[in-house]
Amino acid sequence: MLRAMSYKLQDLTEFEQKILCVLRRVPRGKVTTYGELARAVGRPGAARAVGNVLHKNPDSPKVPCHRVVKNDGQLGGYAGGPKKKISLLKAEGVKVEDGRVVDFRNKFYRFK
DNA sequence: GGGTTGACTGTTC
DNA sequence: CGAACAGCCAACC
Repeated sequence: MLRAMSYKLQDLTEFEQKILCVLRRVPRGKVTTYGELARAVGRPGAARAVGNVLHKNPDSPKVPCHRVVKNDGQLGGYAGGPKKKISLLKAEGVKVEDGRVVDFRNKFYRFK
């Protein structure tokens, strides 16, 4: 039963660790969704939990939380504020319009 | 230790 | 297209 409990060593659950790890692989200039992350870690439908994780997660340079948007292309949220998120995304070449990622399906990064 | 909340999503009406 | 519902996982009270 310790197999799934060893995560306590870093304050992060396996769920969170996987999410951060996967999110870390998202190339610059692309975005992914909460649902895709959830599915990538083996918990499809746990998009809400993913959002919760990112919300409490410190903005690490290795963990670009700003590249995570809604499945619909909407920005979603950001601990630093939506403006900051937009700024970062635009700086990477991702166009954002009216709180929504332009041509987001094209920028969408799907894990396989 | 149980109930509520939240950076969500897909289905159904 | 918009509103309602039900799942999901961790944090909070």
